[in-house]
Amino acid sequence: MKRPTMKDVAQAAGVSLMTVSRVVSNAPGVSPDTVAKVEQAVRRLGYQRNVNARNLRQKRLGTSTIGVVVDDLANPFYALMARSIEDEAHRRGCVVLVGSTNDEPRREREVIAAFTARQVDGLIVVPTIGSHGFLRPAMEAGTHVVCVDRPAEGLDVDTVTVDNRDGARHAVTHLLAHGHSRIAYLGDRYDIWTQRERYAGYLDAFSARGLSADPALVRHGLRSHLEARLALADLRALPDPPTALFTSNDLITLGVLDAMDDLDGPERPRAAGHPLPMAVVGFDDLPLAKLLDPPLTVVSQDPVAVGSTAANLLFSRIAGDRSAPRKVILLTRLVERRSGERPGHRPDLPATPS
Amino acid sequence: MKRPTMKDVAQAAGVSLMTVSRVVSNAPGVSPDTVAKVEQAVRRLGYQRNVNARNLRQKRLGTSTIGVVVDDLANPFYALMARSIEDEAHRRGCVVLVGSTNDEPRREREVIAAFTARQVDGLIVVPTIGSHGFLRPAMEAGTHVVCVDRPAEGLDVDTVTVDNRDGARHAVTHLLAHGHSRIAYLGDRYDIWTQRERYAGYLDAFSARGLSADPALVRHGLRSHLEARLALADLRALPDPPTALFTSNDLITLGVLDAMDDLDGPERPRAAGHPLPMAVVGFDDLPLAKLLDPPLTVVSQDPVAVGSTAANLLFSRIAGDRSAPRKVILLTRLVERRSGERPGHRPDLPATPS
DNA sequence: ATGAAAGCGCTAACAG
DNA sequence: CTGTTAGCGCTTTCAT
Repeated sequence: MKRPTMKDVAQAAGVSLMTVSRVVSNAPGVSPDTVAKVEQAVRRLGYQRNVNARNLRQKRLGTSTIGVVVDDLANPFYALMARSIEDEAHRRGCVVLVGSTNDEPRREREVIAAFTARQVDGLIVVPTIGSHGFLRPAMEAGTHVVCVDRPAEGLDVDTVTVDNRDGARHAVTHLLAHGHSRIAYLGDRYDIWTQRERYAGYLDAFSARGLSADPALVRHGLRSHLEARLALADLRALPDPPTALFTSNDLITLGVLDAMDDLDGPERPRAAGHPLPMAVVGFDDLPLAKLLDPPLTVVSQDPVAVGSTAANLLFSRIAGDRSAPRKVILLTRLVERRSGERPGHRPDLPATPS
Repeated sequence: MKRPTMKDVAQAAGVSLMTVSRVVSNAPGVSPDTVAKVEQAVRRLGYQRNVNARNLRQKRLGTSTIGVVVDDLANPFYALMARSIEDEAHRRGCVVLVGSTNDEPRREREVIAAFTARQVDGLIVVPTIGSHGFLRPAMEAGTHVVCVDRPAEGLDVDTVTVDNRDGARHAVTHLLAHGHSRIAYLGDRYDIWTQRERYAGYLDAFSARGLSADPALVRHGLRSHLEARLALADLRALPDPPTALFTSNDLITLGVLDAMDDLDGPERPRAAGHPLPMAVVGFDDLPLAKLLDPPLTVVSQDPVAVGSTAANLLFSRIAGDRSAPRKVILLTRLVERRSGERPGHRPDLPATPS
């Protein structure tokens, strides 16, 4: 009924506990004969070494456990990222603890505390807002941390992000090149770093042409599908409504697409060309984007690359790399399908220069 | 530089180690004065209790760690499920280890071994094929296990699945009701339980009408997007091609949709009504399904319900429930959009009886 | 090649 | 209320 220990195995094999330890650790200097005896006892009892007890004594190798802390594990972007981190960890014989923060600093702290209390060797974190000085003690105690998706305030550590600003700029430039000038910005909470960056990119695209965005077309703080829909309804009611939309994450893109579909009614004639009432370009790719009518143009990031880069960074730190913190910025890609175009309009500039 | 221990805190606070232990554990019977002294020392040193060491001694409460083992964490279904399990765990002060098996029995074993070696209190597992007798020793040692998505061969434990067979039957019945009779089945590996069930449901729908499926229209073993595309091309080349498709998971659905889109070319006239060359009903909902043309009809399962049900089952086992293993079967829902219909055809039977 | 003793960081079980 | 002793399951160090 109880879990067998090395002591039990030793007794069963008629050797000392220390010999069992050696066999289980593949340590040299045990007679083949004894090894066989012990291994048989191990199998007979179904013995498995207690890794936690081992780590308590032998801290040279760490716990072979890392923690991954994301906003929301269910978000496809983070799910893909977590999976690629998990693959890297598995290759190295590590296990991974995961936790979602929901973007709540308090929950982030709880999760991280629970992880460090279990002596993780390192942490890959999507930081929420606010100072991350609370990580200092853990880091001094030897826990390595790598930030992903956004930098942590007040913490100079390895960080892997994508060039959000550049990606947004490309998206909006694409819309401008296709003759749109009244382009709305629909974004999530402005206090989230990625959203600030994307908004800055939106503005950049206008200034690069000597234009400026109309503040009346800017909506920040859209937290849900529903809020995105509401924002769209609001924009359409304007005396001079936008002709194009830049949506700064997948949830918002989904919301406005849905809203357009509904507003027009299920029986709306779907003419060839461009059945949507407005052009749309969104941040983040979606599985069926290509099959929409018109196919959806998006800025896509590569979550697998983000994850594996972060994991590699973390594992080299764990392996002893003490060089200066690295800031890796990955590129996004504008996937031009058709939702950003205007039927019959000839773009005046290539959307993706060089 | 090194991690402070209780001993360090005791020294800093001028009390015994045991007193620190009491304060850190909120044990009663320590003078408010001493508590304050200790708490200050804790803060000053940035002390955090080593949970692994604690668990070594105090096994009454377990390790407050559970393991979640899925096919592929990046799969939206499992990501959602994992997230809902994580929420339940967090509520109870537990952390969760995750691992992907890739449907490989060997990797499943490695992952599970790594988890049990860390003394997890319980495991939520999406079992791969093959006998799971190897879990017996761990279970006897007190590790509780709950299976999700599919039952484990040779292991009588709590299991949470959805009624795959019923879901598939509904989907195909819907197609039959809309006048289709040449309905192809495109499925993943037949050795996966869910796929066998779904195929059985496909057959059921025919026999319920006194019909039988044409074996020439059945394709098993489609492992990827690409293979699904190939299978579709193959079916279309048949002398008497199908008029409708039942696709038995999201990856396959995506593949055939994509293939149809390409085959018809980007310039295909998108007439109102039903621009797809064949009707399609798929297992698993997709985020943009509603916005396709025609909107995609799917069988949807609720991953969040699956996850929270499994988590609740597991935590009651951990809390001491020793009743007989439960088999929970959740229902699917046929989300009727339009891709399963035939323009102008009047269904001869309600697709969802009662 | 094998074993005995000490101790990792903590808590249970007793003292005072 | 506080401290002492033992020991969780294992590895280190030092014998033999």
